[in-house]
Amino acid sequence: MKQSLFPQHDHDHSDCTSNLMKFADLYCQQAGLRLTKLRRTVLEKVAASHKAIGAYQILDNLAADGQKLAPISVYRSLDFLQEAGLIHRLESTNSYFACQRNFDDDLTNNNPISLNKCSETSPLVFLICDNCGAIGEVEGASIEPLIETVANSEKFKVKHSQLEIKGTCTSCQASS
Amino acid sequence: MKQSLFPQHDHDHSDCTSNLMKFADLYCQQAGLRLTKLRRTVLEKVAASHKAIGAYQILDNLAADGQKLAPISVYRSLDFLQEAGLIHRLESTNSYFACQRNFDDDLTNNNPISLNKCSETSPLVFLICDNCGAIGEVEGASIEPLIETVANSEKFKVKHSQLEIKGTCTSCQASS
DNA sequence: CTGCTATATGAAACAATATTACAATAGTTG
DNA sequence: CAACTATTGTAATATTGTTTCATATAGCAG
Repeated sequence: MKQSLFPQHDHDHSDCTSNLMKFADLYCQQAGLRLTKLRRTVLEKVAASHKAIGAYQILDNLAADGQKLAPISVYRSLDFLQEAGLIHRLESTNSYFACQRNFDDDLTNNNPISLNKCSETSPLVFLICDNCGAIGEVEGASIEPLIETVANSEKFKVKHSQLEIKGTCTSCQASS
Repeated sequence: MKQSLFPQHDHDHSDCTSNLMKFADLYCQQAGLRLTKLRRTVLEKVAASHKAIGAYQILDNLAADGQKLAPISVYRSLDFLQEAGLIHRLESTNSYFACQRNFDDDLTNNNPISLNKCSETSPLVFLICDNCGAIGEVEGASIEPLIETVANSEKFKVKHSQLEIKGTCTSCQASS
């Protein structure tokens, strides 16, 4: 059963985070990646909402928890998490959000963890609500052929692509 | 006759700039926009190559010409030019490049200037060479239906979208 | 277990990018 | 010209990200 991409503003977010963290643990274990304490904490902060969060917000957030870090520590964790495909970076706002697409099926169906679904090999497509800040990540496969067509016509060799779509999400349209 | 999106590295760029500046002058006049001396100078700097240029590069560049400005002056001009659709901003690299699409047909065919072709109403699509830095801007209309489909399925109301495709351009593939 | 090595984190300074707030000037309109 | 709006100047400051070098810790070979 398919979840809505943009959950209600008042939904119970604890399921989202716990599923995500569960997946992250399993995934890193299987992939031989080290989800250290720091990296895990940073991921928790990023996954704390469906909005994108800035590096310095994470920093402040951790400081409030008593964990005072240098910016570089956060950036290093973010780099790791992004590399692992667990989070994405919104280029237009210099901020980060958790990838939800990895585990939506897997965990509920008790499927084996499929590694790196959101890998760099297929286009990243994000719907960004400029009202509430929520991000919805969309399957990029559908635009891939189109990108290939465009690229081929210019003999351009594609390595990576990211599509950021800004507008208003369902929840915000409803509550306006 | 269609120009290549990625001209040879050693092409004569003076045609590119002079066409672009000619268009900018006509366009702003017709649209009632004031292409002031400063804005025009900034546009010349941006249009000086097919690569994207950073705000502080422009600043340094102008300083070298004897014109010492504060960052804000450059940013204000960039904002104006972007608003006018004469330049675009690469989100992934915090840099700016000139829109070539406006005048490729118009000037050569002696057509009347068509205002604001690259307006925010249709998706922006850029091919970005990570070797030489050249940018090729592509007609975004072809991906528009796809974006609409995705958005509609989530009841998301689209305002603006930008697709940044990274890879290697023709010229760089040839010379490697 | 011991030491070796690779990986990860800490700490401080700094670089790059962008904005705020307010004053001065230029251009436009009545 | 007077009043008004748009543009630019000036200075300070905010935000985002990196370099460099030192220290610690995990994983592994002997």
